[in-house]
Amino acid sequence: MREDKVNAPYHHGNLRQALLDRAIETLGEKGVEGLSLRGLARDLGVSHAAPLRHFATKSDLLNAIAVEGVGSLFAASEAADADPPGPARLRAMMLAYIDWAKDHSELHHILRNPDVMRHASEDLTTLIAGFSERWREEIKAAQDTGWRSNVDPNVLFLHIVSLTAGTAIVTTEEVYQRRVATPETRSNIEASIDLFLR
Amino acid sequence: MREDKVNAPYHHGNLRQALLDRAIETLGEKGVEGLSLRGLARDLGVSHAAPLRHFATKSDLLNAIAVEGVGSLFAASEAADADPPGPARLRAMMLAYIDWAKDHSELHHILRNPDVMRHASEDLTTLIAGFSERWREEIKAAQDTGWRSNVDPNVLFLHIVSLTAGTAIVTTEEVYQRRVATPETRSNIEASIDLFLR
DNA sequence: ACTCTATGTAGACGACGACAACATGATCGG
DNA sequence: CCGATCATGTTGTCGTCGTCTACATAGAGT
Repeated sequence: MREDKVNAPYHHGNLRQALLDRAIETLGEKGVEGLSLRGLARDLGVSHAAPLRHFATKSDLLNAIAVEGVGSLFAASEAADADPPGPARLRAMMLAYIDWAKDHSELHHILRNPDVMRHASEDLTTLIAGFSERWREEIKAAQDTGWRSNVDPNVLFLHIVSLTAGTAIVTTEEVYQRRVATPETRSNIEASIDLFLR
Repeated sequence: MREDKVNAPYHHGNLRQALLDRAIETLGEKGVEGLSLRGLARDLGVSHAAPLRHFATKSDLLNAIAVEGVGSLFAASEAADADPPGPARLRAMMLAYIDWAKDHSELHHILRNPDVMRHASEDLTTLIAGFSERWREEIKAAQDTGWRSNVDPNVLFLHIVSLTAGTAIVTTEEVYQRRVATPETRSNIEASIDLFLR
């Protein structure tokens, strides 16, 4: 029951996913304020109210995109498991986050949008909490190897999350980027991270 | 020609500033998507089109708010001049930024809103560039005192800006805050900063 | 075959951003 | 002191949007 392609399984098509995909494209082109449920319906050739069957409100749509975003970020972070627990894995996780933010800037934007997070669903906040927990555990594991074991775990957590999120934003956001980043950004990013990881 | 108060100089009142003030209040309550020119007009008892005389578009209004925000941030940063150039002043600048973000979260949100920055005016980007330049200079001055003088200035700049902006965001944003911050946040922030400044 | 439910459509309503035509009152040159 | 000019505010309008309601249609399960 899934021999052909993956699409066209229903009434008109797999509208829900089509909406999500097209929405993410549109976000990249015109931003949140340029995204409209009616516009999406138009793009996909369905009636103006069709999207409401899948996302009752625009907030719901953005929320679903954010959920997809966290999932994607989670997946990207798993590559760090190749490194052994400790500073090396933390380094890999930080770089994975920063690279992901650059490669999925639309999703990254949505996840940082106050108006989206203001209406975050229970699912979304739970996912984010899980991601956060993952970092806490890895930091603890690193400290257990002796790395910076004398530092308050809460302080270490704050520092690492701030540095990682901050680097992702600064190197991704156009306004910062124009004035902050230098051509050889990626090697500078590694150097900056290593300034802390030693 | 300016003896009395500063306000009520015209037709109905000092509408432009009233719009800005009320808009910032509304942003704190309902966010960007909850802000409307017509709503502001209603709140201030003027006709629905009156705001257009001062801000031709909603983007213009947000841009003006962002300009005011950078100005406020600039002012708050000047307190750091009390410390001598070097790591101490950098520390003061970083903490001033983070404290400002907490005390003016609406302005901080606007300055980090991709949809606002997408339409940033020449004035705004120039202001931000000036602020950025200020940091570069202070970092250079600190290095001239011998502090981390062997580190590439670009890397140092990236690191400090990322850490500062990241800390401000992580400790300000509700979603992060709920999962990242601990009760004694402010002292943890100082400890986190000092982890780098030594 | 019949029903139930998931999905899509058609139409309506109020709010909004934006524009144009018009009104009013302050300012300034004479 | 007066009339022109321009900044400011108002009324009316248009197209778009989010959202709701009533209705249509197609699969799934009995």
